[in-house]
Amino acid sequence: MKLLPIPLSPLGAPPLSMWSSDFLWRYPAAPPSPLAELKTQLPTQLSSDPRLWGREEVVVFLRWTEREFDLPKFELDLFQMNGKALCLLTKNDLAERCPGAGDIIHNVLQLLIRDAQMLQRPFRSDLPSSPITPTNRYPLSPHSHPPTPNWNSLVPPNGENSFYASHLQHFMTSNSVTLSPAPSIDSQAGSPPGQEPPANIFSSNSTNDVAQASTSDASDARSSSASGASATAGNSSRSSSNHSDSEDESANFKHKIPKLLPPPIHHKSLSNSLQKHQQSPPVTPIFKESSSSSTTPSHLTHQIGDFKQHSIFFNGALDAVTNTSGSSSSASPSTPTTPGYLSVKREFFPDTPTEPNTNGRLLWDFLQQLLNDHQQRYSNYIAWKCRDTGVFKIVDPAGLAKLWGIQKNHLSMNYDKMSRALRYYYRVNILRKVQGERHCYQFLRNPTELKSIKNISLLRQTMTNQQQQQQSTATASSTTSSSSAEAQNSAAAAALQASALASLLPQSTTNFHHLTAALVQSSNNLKLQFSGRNAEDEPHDLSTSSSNQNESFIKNESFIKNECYPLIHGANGLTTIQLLRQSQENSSSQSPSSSPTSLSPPIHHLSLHKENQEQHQQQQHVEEMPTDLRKINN
DNA sequence: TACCCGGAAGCGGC
DNA sequence: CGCCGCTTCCGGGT
Repeated sequence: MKLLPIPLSPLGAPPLSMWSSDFLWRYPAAPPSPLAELKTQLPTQLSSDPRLWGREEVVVFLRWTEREFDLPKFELDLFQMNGKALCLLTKNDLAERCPGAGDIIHNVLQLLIRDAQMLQRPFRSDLPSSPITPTNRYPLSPHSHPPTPNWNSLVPPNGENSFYASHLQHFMTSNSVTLSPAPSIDSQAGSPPGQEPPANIFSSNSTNDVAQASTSDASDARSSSASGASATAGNSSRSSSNHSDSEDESANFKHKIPKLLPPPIHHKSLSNSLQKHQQSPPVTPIFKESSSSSTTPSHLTHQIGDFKQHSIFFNGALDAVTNTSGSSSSASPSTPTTPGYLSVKREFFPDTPTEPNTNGRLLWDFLQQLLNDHQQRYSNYIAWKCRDTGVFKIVDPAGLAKLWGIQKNHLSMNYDKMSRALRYYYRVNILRKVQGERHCYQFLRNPTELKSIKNISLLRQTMTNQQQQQQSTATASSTTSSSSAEAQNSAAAAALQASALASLLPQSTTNFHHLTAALVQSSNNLKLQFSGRNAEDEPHDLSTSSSNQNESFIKNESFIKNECYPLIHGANGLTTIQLLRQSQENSSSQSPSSSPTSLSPPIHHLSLHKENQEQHQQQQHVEEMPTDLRKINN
């Protein structure tokens, strides 16, 4: 079992508000089960398994949550149902019935459900097969929760209890760092960027479905079919506290961590995960800050705090992470007061419109989220050195790696491993290393571009096709020396890169730095290649773009005009502009529905792997874009 | 010693 | 089954 490497010693006496989330992040492995405390606070007449509640218990529960979480008064008329039905309500449903409190109710319920489930089956079976598929758990509408994050990544590496993981996923959803934008703007074709729907903006469909289900006995039966079997059995043995208390740290860790982490959302996985787990994935118990003030159970208190802070508004998802770093103990004074993610706009480049949300599931996105936290709560881990140029520094490599590890549920994550992942970004021009400066990297694409990475991929494809055509004609009239082939490849890559970036201009026109930086970089590499020098010795290292010299260098429009374009032009016979035009035409033709000014719908994924493999291919074909990109990057 | 690099193999999710 | 995005491990360089 893995132990949480994060130090457990407290930082002294942080403000209560801070305890709630930050502490947990830093000391996620806090001992006892939060559930235990949650349960102890439940009205005694309530069974710990909400699915067993009758109507009266439901009312008792709702009143209790009103008090405990200072929630607005519920309209109890809207909750004329038993516990099972209540459990079937989606977050959205609950939000509709009790605005402002739906999330909390939902999460508390999920916590209880999950716990009940856990108790009903052999706990911590290390066999992947043991878990009951969450799929059948609650027959909720398959369409509900569009924005539900995909927490698959939380599934323990060893395949442990997927059901558990699915529940965690849900929890994370609540506490997510969710930038609130609907999960997949990608998939929401046409949805305007910048739209940041509240956490509970689900389709009415789902709501209705669920509502219906929730009030129907049939659904009850169905819902119980999955969980019920084991549920009833486990019912009696519900000394949950024992259970969780006795768990090893690893288990505890898993219990808590997830809540604190930004919930990754993946458009694609959305529907799937929704269908699979979405049925109100249980969560973990939390409590009210006031409920416990002692330090010991503080983890509980904190969780509650988190819960209250995050669940409703889903703002500060990353609050949990706040101020702490495994290794850095200087808790920042910042407190997880208000969220902000709902209204937060990414600002690698301040003017960048909101983009599709990958929600921390991808490393670069995770980093962006930390970097762009409005309250700069993660500055102890990572911080911009020059936001305009995308240069950032990992202040606390170990701590950041831990956070990332938590996010991905790879608890043994360290900087070495994480940095390997970062290095994979080099070849696709997402990142580059700032030479000479430790722990400093530079984003080569802004969030918008990154979010549209698929478009880039698409562009690459179209470019590839073009190149193939061009080359086929070119080969007829020229003898391809290895150098010229290389030059062509490089040029193609450069042009591709430029086109990819430029294709995003409608969204990031103001990001001159980036476009130019990319162009400069490409051209530099080209120049180096032409001159037979190692690309790594590039003279104009943009990595130091934070310096005035380089900044002005990058800004030098004439340089771009005179150096970059001609290079690209000369190499493959097409100007960047032409390439851009072509690629845009191609992409628009491929996606007729897309408007001329908007990017074509994403189709492909950026491939890191393949590029790597393709590098070794003998055939020096322009098709080998990856190789080119790689050259350019390095 | 820590950082940095990139190859190679593998894994889980899709 | 293949792809993607890492994760893990490693040998080597600075």
